Amino acid sequence: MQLEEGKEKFLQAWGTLGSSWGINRTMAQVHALLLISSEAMSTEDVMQELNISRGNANMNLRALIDWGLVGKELRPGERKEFFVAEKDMWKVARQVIRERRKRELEPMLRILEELKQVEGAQDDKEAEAFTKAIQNLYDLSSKADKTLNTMLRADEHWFLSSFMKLMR
Amino acid sequence: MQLEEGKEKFLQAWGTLGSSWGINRTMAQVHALLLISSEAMSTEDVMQELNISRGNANMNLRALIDWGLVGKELRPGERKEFFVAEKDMWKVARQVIRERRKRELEPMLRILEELKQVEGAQDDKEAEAFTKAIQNLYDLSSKADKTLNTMLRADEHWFLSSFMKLMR
DNA sequence: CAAAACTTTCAATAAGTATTGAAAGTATAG
DNA sequence: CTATACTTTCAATACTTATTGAAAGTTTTG
Repeated sequence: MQLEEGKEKFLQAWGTLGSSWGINRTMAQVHALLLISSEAMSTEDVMQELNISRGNANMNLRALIDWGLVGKELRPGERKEFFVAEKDMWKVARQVIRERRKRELEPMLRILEELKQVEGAQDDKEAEAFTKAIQNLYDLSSKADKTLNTMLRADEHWFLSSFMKLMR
Repeated sequence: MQLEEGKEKFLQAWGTLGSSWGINRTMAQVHALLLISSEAMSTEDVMQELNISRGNANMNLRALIDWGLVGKELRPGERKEFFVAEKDMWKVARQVIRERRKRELEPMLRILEELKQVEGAQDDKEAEAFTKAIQNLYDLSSKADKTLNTMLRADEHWFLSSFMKLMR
């Protein structure tokens, strides 16, 4: 397979995968583009490669920076900004986990804590089922939260070796 | 907080969380509804509780069955079908992992294997960056795949205790 | 077999999201 | 200060995805 065809396929696949994880297609494609690029790219470069508008390119680059997956690179003498993606996929995965934990898991835990307080009559089956489900979910979420937290705090080596142990 | 308010909040929260994981809001809400319900529910029950159409209810219940998160319950003498959700959240999590691995991780690995074959001139920086990124991603994905596979094959006890170890 | 009780399908449409592009904003250079 | 070289914003619009509801399909019952 030739390089151009390969790039095209990768952009496509990464975009599709992104969609099924709640990440918009274009954002995932911009990410893919930067991941496989040997050089930092300008907004114009991204616009050209993906055939998207300036506004779209700008907004998705911004979002990627927000997620901590892409960084700005300033070149002396050049006015425009260039963008580079973190290339180490372990770091990428860790960063995505870190962000999703903060954005989704933690808020969910706060809500579940509230919901554990629901009052119900003593023998109300409905109330009992609700409380039980919430408690079960809370227990799982908080275990997951603690585990992720430990993983993320530990240094890369620790993370890797634990992961290796887990897989035998 | 009263039961009704709690239910409402939970349906809302679970729906929102679903959306950010690429699961449609209604499907997540139907799941939430069954999770907290003490009894199996009919299509009509679901329609009423969530104010959705018959077609919508049917299609999302079907999708949940497809994901292995909900089962049918047939009652002797009754013609209509009733639906129950798996209530054990560990099992739910394992099932979601199992399905996503099959639906997303495995196809992605097949694509990455193809893309590792991309040909490029010896000193082509572009080609080199591409190959390196793909290889890196492949390595991570296949480690993840093996780990998940091991986790899922092992029995529940093993899974739980490994998980516990991981979190200290 | 016909009627009743359900479930499924699907074309039309509504609702939700992403994209565009031009205008406004900002920073640097001269 | 003004012109230039960018970046950001946002209302309009295009595109995608979800939902409806009535019709068609299926299964059970009498």
